[in-house]
Order: sequence, then structure tokens, then C-alpha cells
Amino acid sequence: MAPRPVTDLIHGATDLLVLSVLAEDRAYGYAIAKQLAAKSEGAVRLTPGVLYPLLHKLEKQGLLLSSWETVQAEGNEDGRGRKRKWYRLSAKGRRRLEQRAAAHRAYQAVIESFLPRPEEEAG
Amino acid sequence: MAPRPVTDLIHGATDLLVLSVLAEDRAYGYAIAKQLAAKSEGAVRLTPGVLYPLLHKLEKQGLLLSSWETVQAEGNEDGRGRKRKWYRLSAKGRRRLEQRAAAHRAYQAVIESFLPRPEEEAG
DNA sequence: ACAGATATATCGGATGGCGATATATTACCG
DNA sequence: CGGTAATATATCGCCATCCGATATATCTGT
Repeated sequence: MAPRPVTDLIHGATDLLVLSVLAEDRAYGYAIAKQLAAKSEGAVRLTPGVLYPLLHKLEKQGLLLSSWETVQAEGNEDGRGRKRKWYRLSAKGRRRLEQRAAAHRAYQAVIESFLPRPEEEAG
Repeated sequence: MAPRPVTDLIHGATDLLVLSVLAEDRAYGYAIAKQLAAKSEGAVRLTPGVLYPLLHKLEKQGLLLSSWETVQAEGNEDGRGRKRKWYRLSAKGRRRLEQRAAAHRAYQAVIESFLPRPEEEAG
């Protein structure tokens, strides 16, 4: 058994990423994942199995507020349509983002202080 | 039940930290944990439940080499004594450290690119 | 004699990320 | 008009990891 590809991770920063995206503008889950993937050139991919439970957790914690919207398709006059669950940061979520970002930066600085200096790539 | 103190974590960087410490000099487990705690002013504390399974894993992966040493105490002439398991980086471990450090830095740069700019603390 | 630091180790619980799977709607292309 | 892919949300179980608790033994300082 190979030790598993291990796409390797996102190191407990998923909440930070979602909160950060929503700090700029409201968005729905799928759009959040697309934005992260696009702006990181594929490096950050929040799969459904990570994304949706995470959004539910953050909402439950009062960091996000949500509302459903139904997109009316062309030539579709009845009640059906694609549903989107829009999320936005609550005031609490905004404060939490600031805290988490600061804590993340502080912690990364500590880790960086232990790492070996990067190898110079000879030109 | 409060959501647990959540000493909060070390974000999957434990291997990176251990490899980094051992890149400078050989050490035994307890000393590695002490060094990390001291140099980070308590921010990084590898508890036994994290430390020892991790060292075993890294050794099993061929990244670390180990050897036991017995510290002879004063006034103790017989065979007993405190045992230390010394670890050092293998060549493979050294290469792995470079890779992991580079990957870590690249990933952190991506995460940082999503974070909001730090709030200016007015002087 | 006793407490506390040193030193290694394992166990079980909780969390979190991940792939797989499910369901429904809509867009695109031939 | 029919099929495939993209859009959109959601849950499940597996596995790795981190964590506190516990165990054992040695050594130091008082």
C-alpha cells in the first residue's frame, strides 16, 4: 500500500481562507471554492467534503450568516430553479477573522524561525 | 461543555519543526521538545503524545537515524542509568526537510495572499 | 525521604481533511 | 433533441493527527 498520495494539506487554515474570501464580499459555497482555486492557481482546492461541513460549522458558531436564493432559469416560469446558499460575515465573524489572521501570522513567524535558510539557487 | 480550550495547534508542521531542529545538531526527543519550547518562548510545545509517535514515524520513513546512549550517573558503577535515544537526520531526511520547507513557504505565501491586511495599530 | 525534573512510551478520544457518493439543475454542443 | 459537463449543495466513512492522560524509570535538589 503506497503511503497515499497525500495531496497534502491546508493545515487547519480552511476557516481562515473561507472567512477571508467572505470578508471581501458575500458568496455562496461553490463560488468560494472556485475563487480560492482560481486565485491560487489550483493550489487551494476546497472539496465539497471539506467546504460544506466547514460552512455549516462556521454558521453554527455565529461567524457566518446565510440566506437562500433561487436562480430563475430562462424559460422557466414555475417555482423551480437552482438554489444558492449565500454566506456573509457576521460582526463576530469579522472580529474572529482578525484574531485568527493575527494568530496565524504569529505562529508562522515562529515556525519560520526554526526553518533552515532557503538554498540559494545558483544563477 | 465548553468547546474545549483548544491549545490550538501546530498545524501539521510538527515534522517540519523536528527535522529543522535535527538539521542543526543531533538530539534526543526530550531535548527537541525543550529546545522548541525555549526558542519559541513556550509557543511550540510538543507533548509526549505527539513527540514520540512522530519520531518513530520519521525514523520508520528513513528520515531519522537513532542510537541509544546510557548516561552513567555519579556513584553508579553498575549497568543502570538514564537512557536517551539520540536522533540525527539521514541524507534522505535532509533532502525531505528542504522539500517540506519549500512547500511550506510556498503554501503559506498563498494563504497570506488571501488574508486581509493587518489592522494598523495607531501609535 | 520526598518532590520535581528528566526521559521514553502507549492509549483512547476528538477533530478535521478527504474521496466517494448522491441528488438536482442548467449550459453547451452536436 | 439528446448527452455530457458544469453548477450547486449535502452527507458518509476512512484515516491521519493532535491531545490529554497514564505508565514507568532514573536522577537531582532539598
